[in-house]
Amino acid sequence: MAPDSKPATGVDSADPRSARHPRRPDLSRSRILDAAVAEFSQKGFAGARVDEIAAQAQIGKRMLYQYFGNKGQLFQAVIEKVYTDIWEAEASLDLQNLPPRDALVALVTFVWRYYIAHPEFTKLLNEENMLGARHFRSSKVLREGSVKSQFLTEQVLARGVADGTFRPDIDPVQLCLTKNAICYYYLMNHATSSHVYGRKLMTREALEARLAFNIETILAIVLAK
Amino acid sequence: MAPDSKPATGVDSADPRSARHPRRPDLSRSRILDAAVAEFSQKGFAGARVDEIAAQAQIGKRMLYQYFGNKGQLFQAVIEKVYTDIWEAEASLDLQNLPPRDALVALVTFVWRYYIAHPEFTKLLNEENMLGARHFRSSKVLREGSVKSQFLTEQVLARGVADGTFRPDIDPVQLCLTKNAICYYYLMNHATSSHVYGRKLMTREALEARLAFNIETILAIVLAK
DNA sequence: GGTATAAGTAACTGATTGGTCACATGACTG
DNA sequence: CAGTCATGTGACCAATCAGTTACTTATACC
Repeated sequence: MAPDSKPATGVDSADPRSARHPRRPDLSRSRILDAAVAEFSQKGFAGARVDEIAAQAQIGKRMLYQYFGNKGQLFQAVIEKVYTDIWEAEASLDLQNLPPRDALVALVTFVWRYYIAHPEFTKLLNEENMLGARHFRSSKVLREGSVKSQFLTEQVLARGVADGTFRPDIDPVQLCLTKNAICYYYLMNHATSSHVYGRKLMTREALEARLAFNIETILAIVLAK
Repeated sequence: MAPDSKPATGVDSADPRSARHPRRPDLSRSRILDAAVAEFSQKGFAGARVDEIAAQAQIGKRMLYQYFGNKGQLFQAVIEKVYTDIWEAEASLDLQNLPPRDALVALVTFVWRYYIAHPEFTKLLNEENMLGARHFRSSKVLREGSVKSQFLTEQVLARGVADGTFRPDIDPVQLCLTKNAICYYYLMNHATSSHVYGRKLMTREALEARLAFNIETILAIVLAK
């Protein structure tokens, strides 16, 4: 056991004071990034503190600036990470083997559960929009990755139209936006909403009820009469 | 004409240097509040600068603190203002004279147009949620006002159920949340979304198309088969 | 018209914060 | 095994910012 307060995180985590300098550049980099995701998502860009990120990553501020340049570029790296993460998860859904209706339900369910499991994504998406999508725009990775993200919904919708389960006149972009919206808004604004509607919104039952309602909503939109 | 750079804004706007101090307490207060709404909505709570608010209100920082106490209380006043504003506008809709279906369409249309006309509302709602609805909770005005806000949708829904146009099993809270969500998300996150979907989302045509889609969505949810 | 007081200003302060510097150390290379 | 450079540390700096103080001026009241 470590003699003092050091909680011994990670694999070997040599105490930086006694057995100095573990020397793990890429691990340090990813620790900084993880800490930055947490800090930025909790406090927003302006509210986030670089020192706090460095402390959370158990690293000197110096290295943070060495790896990421400045606060803004670090934020950009954070945005890139969370977007590529969700796109990767989305891509591994393997919807082709499901009938269109089930595939669409799976897509809604995925977004819902992902937003719940990764509240930092919605928070950061939100913050990035407050900043006018500045970092999104200037990121090559994101510009390229975004192309194939919408492709998923488009494919499912097209298959459903082809076999007659879905209406032929649905704009996939509108559908996708609505799918994200009904998940995002509920989770993002539950704090005020729970007061406005006088109801607990984040209990397990409430979350399941909302998922069911959202699935119903999406199906109501696309299902042929 | 004023001899120097002072642009002489407002009704009499005596130059503070020569014909000093117009002495308008309540007007000063409302000017501070307006400036605060703009500043907080554009930059968030942490990003907003008290000095900037004071400058924008053309007033010394001193008065700002005299009237509102501190930055946090000023933010609370801002939240109270924008919420009471939207509730007031909503209440003046006079939906009772419309058949349920039209009333619901009017409700969706109202939210859509209000969010477009008052982007500061969505931004501030968002910010308040990032802060855990702290100010909302501690505001008597808001706790009381929120009660009758949901009443509107409930009434319309109940009337529609009574006359058979609407399904009887719709949860008004879920419906209300969805109605707000599909308007809010589109307008709030258009910056990133326009890149993800490679489409202009804020043109006049795009906005009208979205409103039409949103109305369709809400009707698809509630309309009896 | 004179005086008390609210409305207003400008300069200041203590604390915070993004960013940098001088310097230490350990791993890899020849 | 010696030199070198990436990895890392803690102290430091200049700027910013929320909040305050000392002081000035217009209005209201008598």
